[in-house]
Amino acid sequence: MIENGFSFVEENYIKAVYHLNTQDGKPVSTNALADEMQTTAASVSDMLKKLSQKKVVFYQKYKGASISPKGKEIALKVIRKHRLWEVFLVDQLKFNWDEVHEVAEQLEHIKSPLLISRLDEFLGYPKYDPHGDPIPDEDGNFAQVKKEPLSVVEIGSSCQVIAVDDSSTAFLKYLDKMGISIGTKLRVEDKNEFDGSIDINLENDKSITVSPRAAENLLVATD
Amino acid sequence: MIENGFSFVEENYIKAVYHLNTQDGKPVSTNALADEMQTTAASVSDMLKKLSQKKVVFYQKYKGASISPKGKEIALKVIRKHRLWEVFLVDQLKFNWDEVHEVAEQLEHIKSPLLISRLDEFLGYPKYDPHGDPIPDEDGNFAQVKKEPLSVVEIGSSCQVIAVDDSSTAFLKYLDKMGISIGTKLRVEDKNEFDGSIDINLENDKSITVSPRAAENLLVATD
DNA sequence: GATACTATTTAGAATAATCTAAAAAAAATA
DNA sequence: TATTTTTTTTAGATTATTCTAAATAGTATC
Ligand SMILES: [Mn+2]
Ligand SMILES: [Mn+2]
Ligand SMILES: [Mn+2]
Ligand SMILES: [Mn+2]
Repeated sequence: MIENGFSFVEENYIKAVYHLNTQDGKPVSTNALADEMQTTAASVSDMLKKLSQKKVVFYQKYKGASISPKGKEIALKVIRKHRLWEVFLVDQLKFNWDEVHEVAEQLEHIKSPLLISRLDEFLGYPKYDPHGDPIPDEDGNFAQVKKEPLSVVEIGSSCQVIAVDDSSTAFLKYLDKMGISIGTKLRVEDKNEFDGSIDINLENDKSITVSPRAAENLLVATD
Repeated sequence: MIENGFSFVEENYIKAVYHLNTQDGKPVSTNALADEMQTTAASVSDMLKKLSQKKVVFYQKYKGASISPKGKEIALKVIRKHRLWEVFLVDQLKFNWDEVHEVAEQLEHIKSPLLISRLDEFLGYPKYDPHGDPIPDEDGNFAQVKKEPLSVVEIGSSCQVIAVDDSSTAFLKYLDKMGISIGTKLRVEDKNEFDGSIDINLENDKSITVSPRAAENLLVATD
């Protein structure tokens, strides 16, 4: 696969550097990347050298890597494809939102600009994927909604779930069981000093308690 | 990609051995395979050795290769995916039938049984792809319609186009221009001794002449 | 600042796939 | 059958990716 110049593996690395680097702005460490990519630090070193030569990342030995403009462009194209496919799987093929990630991880590497523009059109130009993440347009622009973890919302405040920070099957199934999904409105009733768990009140007026771990991965917009 | 045990490259070879071997029943020569795969005979030799070890082809040095039952199963799964995706691209995403092959060549390697069964359902369990080729079901069974090239149809006989033997953009665009597509009914009016071209009469009663090359690649069912 | 610990990089090797050139086998021809 | 031509296989390299183990750089601790 030399069509667009980047292999599946390279695309996955570029995406990972983009994600980690964009989170805090700091250069991504070799170990962080190795962890994200489920590989060894040695492999990451090799790959960063290559990606640096191809000018998609900035990289200095022992100082970590950050995404370059060219790399950002590639990353956003892959992310756009990933999220559009997720929408397709959930909206059209009736996948559950916890079943789409692995398949999208494969589909995101299909090379065909026509396919993606047609898919986008077919889906009605969606702005968000099933996990609440924004879908970049052809130019890489996407909605920047300010969202915060439920864990930092003050007691008494109302908010709406707009995304999840963890798309693992385990977490999404947990949310399904709790009756929480994208769009769910809720109010923070209390925070338990003991273990950090949070009591929330849902739209149906049912009160439930979510773990601190869950509260960190539930992203909400406060009213 | 070790999930199902076979790489993209291996899947492509298996498909090629299946196709060439199933056409005439004879073992496929190294050169024929090299030609089909657009690679060298040396590479084919290497790969046949490997595929033979993996028991997906039968192979003896200097005697060519044929598909094994296990190989046939894999080939038909890949072909099923290829053709289902082609239907999706044409029926849902409004691709022209000459634009789908390359993309399907990529999509056929996506590993997800759920994706394919859902896609099949979504498309309404199609039996044929946009080029008239039958789509195998989950068990590898598919409709076996007897079809013959237009070139062998007798003068005066009526028939219906049911498939094309060549899915190249060049040929399909030629057919578009001629107003011929899958399902077109026609009658053979005359064969020109001079160059082998054939005069046919279409449904709209328009008469056209097709080249011998075209007549060989147009597969029809006689009434 | 010397020592200890951690993070990162290099060295060297493995697997997958491919290629060129040379050797060997099979087929065709004389 | 002997010779020539074609096909196929092997030998030896090359690129991409990954890994283990060893070396080195950077950070933390006393
Ligand atoms: Mn991926
Ligand atoms: Mn997502
Ligand atoms: Mn393919
Ligand atoms: Mn087809």
